[in-house]
Amino acid sequence: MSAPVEALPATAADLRLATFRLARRLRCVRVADSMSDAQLAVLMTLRLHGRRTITALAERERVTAPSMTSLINGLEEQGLVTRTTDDDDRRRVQVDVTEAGIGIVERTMQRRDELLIGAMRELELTAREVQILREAAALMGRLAER
Amino acid sequence: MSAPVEALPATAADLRLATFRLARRLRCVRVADSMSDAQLAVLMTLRLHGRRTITALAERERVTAPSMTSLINGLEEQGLVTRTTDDDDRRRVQVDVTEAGIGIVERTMQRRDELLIGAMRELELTAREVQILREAAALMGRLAER
DNA sequence: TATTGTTATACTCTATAACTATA
DNA sequence: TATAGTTATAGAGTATAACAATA
Repeated sequence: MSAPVEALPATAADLRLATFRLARRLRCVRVADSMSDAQLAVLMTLRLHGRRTITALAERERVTAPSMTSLINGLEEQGLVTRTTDDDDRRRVQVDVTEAGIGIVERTMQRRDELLIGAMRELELTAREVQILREAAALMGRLAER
Repeated sequence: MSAPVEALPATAADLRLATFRLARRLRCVRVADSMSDAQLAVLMTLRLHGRRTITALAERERVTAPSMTSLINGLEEQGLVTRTTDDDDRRRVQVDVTEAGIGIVERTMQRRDELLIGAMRELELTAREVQILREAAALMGRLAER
């Protein structure tokens, strides 16, 4: 039982608007004002996937290698990542997230989740509405992969 | 019938991740590479709400007045907005979006919606799943207001 | 030669401070 | 005096081009 074609455009428009609004609201929530989105994204990637080279990080974040060098410089100065020359291939630089870096990521995610949980409580969402959000999140993840 | 407390944290985490992923995917879709997110947001606001002063735009986009002046300079050079001195209060500058500016906004939204519609079709979402996204969008909009 | 990363340079977006014009 | 907007200046993030070190 596929969806009726006429429902798709309206759903797309609603979902586009809501996604940007909520992302914007969540992005405001930071641990430190000095942490940019770009820096936070790198820390999150390193925390999730472990050490990565500059080139690998640049490809994942879809920026150029010089841009990633600059980003890593800033994070390194703040003690949030470390650089290590790869012994097997001395052209390569392995980047690791430090404990401090992991702390930033985890506190940021925690605060953002607290905002969402607080909002869900204030709106007194029903069990069904929470379930809708849960299922929608899974669907949105699949949509984003296309 | 309020939601069980234990479902909220997991839902918050899923929704946070999915929202950022989908927003990021959609943000990639632009009409012109030269259009930044900041410029597009201003054009969208003007298209939706009509003429606005520099100060009003700065407050809405949560940037400083000098930043908005700079943004408007760039948009004006591209012929996407016009400046008009307010006759009632000659300190004020009214900014209007041009037809070209409206075209950029509409083509961008159209392309982003096409991406979502295409993805929903490829995934062969059921009528129920489309309905879930529709309802979730409304809920996300309310969450973002908190 | 090809790859990895950095440096040099430039443009945009952001900010704060200081300024001009107007109310 | 207060407000609206601009200019001056600086810092971060982005890019391309050119370079050094290594494979």
